[in-house]
This record gives sequence, structure tokens and C-alpha cells, in this order.
Amino acid sequence: MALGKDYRGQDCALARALEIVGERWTLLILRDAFYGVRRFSDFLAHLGLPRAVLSSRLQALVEAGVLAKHGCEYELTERGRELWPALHMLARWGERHFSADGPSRVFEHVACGTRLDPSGSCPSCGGIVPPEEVRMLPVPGRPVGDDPVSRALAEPRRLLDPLRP
Amino acid sequence: MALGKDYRGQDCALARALEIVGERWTLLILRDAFYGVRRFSDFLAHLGLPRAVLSSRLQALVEAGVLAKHGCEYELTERGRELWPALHMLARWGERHFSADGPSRVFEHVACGTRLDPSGSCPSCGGIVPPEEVRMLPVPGRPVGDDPVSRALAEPRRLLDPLRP
DNA sequence: ACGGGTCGGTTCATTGAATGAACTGACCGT
DNA sequence: ACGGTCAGTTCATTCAATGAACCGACCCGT
Repeated sequence: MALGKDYRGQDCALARALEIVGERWTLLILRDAFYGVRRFSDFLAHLGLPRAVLSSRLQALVEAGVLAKHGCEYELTERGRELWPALHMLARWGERHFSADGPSRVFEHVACGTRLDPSGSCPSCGGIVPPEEVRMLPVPGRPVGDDPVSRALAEPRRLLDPLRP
Repeated sequence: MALGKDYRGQDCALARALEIVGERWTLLILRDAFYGVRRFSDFLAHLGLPRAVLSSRLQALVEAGVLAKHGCEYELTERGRELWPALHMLARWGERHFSADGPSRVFEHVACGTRLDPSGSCPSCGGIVPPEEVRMLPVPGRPVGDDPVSRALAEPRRLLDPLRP
């Protein structure tokens, strides 16, 4: 964004949220974090954004308490993990309306194997499923990128499980 | 955002969604649309963004089928109204973590008067409440802007009800 | 019919963020 | 000591955001 990333004068919770996660690339960085990406070079290779931007975004997210830096790994905090339902809803909306080829990944509740509904709830258990209890399953037959992250995400994975052992 | 608003090469529904609603100001414009704002000058006065940016965003949203232009009014389409739960969740997240003074507005289910939970569901009826069935109630004692929209939003309103009669 | 005001934009120069390539320095394994 | 990877920083270039000025259509009162 250009010229001031803030939304001064808006007495509105949405404006506060967008000042943190509303900049270009930020929500995609967080999506990767939910997929288990933790290292600078992995974000870089998978998202293809400029290094300077990634560095700046990670720093801002750590300052906002959304990510925490442990050594050279960035991990979602509780505050960050609470974004999962909103992120999931937004992604399902994009999928319904703008993904010509249908979903590229589906999400299910680990406990019961039921596919989540668009709101992020488990239809059989009821209620929003936290990310630790969600498994992501790639839809087969999709092109797979040639970076290590894309290859790792071609296998089913539980959210938040680190990509590297 | 600068240099390409798209996220090429991401086979991801979230990237598709962000190409539509991920640019600066866009989600705030849509929030105002849920509050009943429909006219160019009302968006302008309430958000305080440059006219050129508002014009460009409204045009893009119409092209994407999120808004529809009727005469000189912009209205949410069904596709646009489906964004409500995601928008609400993001706003509640911002409110929990970054609104020092607590909520400035609260939201209740018109049918039963119950306050919505953070996921946008009605605790007593169960299930996500569509925006037509949500009433917004401003919290008293807040500073009110001096534009017509801010004054109108200082009264309780049902979402999507046009601001002007 | 004319003049003034509002509305819904477009045009334009300036500013600053995003981009991408090059560079730096720490750490590792051999 | 050497080469390679990793995690950034620096820097020139490009392009979107900003804000002010401008423009035409429409309405209203005279």
C-alpha cells in the first residue's frame, strides 16, 4: 500500500484489523504459516514476493503479536491462530466465486474426518474447529510448484505442523 | 498496493479472494455498503479516501460482481453479501486484540435480539446469521464524526437498509 | 433562460511503497 | 580455510495512492 498503511479516523474494529493484516501479501504469509511454513526462505520461495517486503511484513507481524520469532523460525501466536476462521471463510468465498477449477485443497476435522463447511465449522461435531484440529488435503491432479514448500503441501498435512521436522 | 494487484502463481482460493477484496480501502468500502451506504459522496465523506481511488475500487467491485450499480447507487449483490461472515469475523478479531476502548458497535440477531458471537452466529438460534437479519447498535458515548454517514450510523440500523430513504 | 449548488466523477503532479537485483554477514559442514 | 546456505539489508526503478483542481450533468430557485 502506498502512503500510510493506517486508516486514521475510522472508529471501527475492521480498520484496526486491516492495519495489521490488510497490507499486500500479509494474509498469504499467514496462510502459509497455518500450513506449517516457518522459515524466511520457505515463505520466500513459496510466495515469490520481494525479500524486503517479506522481511518488513514478518517484523510487523511479530511486533503486533501475531507471529513470534523463535531462533530463525516464525510461529503463529494464539492471537495469530485466532485468525484461522476468518481466513478460511475468505478463502472459501474466493473458491466459490473465482476458482474456475474448483477447490485445490479441502479441509477436514481431524477428530471425525468430516469436511468443514464454508464457515469453518464441523457439520457433525458443531462449532468452529480450531486450526490444530484441521487437516488439509490437496486435491490430486493439480500442478505442483517446484519449490520445497509446494512439494510438501502436495501431501495431506495437519495445520500448524511444522513443514520441516 | 503497488505493482500488480494480483498474486500470480498461487493456486489458492485465498489469493483469488484477495485479488478482489485485498486492496487498500476495499474491505472498508464493503463494510460501509453493509451499513447501508450506497452513494459515491457518502463513501467519500465517511472514509476520507481520494476520489480517484474510490472510483477505481467501486468500478473493480462492480466488474467482479460484488457490487451492482443502479443509477448512481452501488448495492451489494448476493456475492457481495456472502462476504458478511468473513468481514464480521475479521472485525471481531481486530476488536478483541487492538481496540483499546472495546467495541464501538455491537451486532444482534433481529429475530431474537441475541448478540452475535465472534463467528457471526446467533448463540440462541444457531448458525450463521445473514446480514439482512442483523441489527447494528452503536455503543453510546463514542465520538461521532461530522459527516452525514457518521451521524446516521449513530442510530441503530439493520444491515443493508439504505442510509437514505 | 440563467445562475448557483450539488453530485459523480476524471486529470494531473507529487509521494512513497512494492519490486527485483545485488550485496552483507552469520553459520554450517568438510 | 573454503564453499554453500540462510537471513536478511541496500538501492535504483516502477507504479499505485494521495490530494487538489478541473469538468460535465443535473436540480432548484428566480
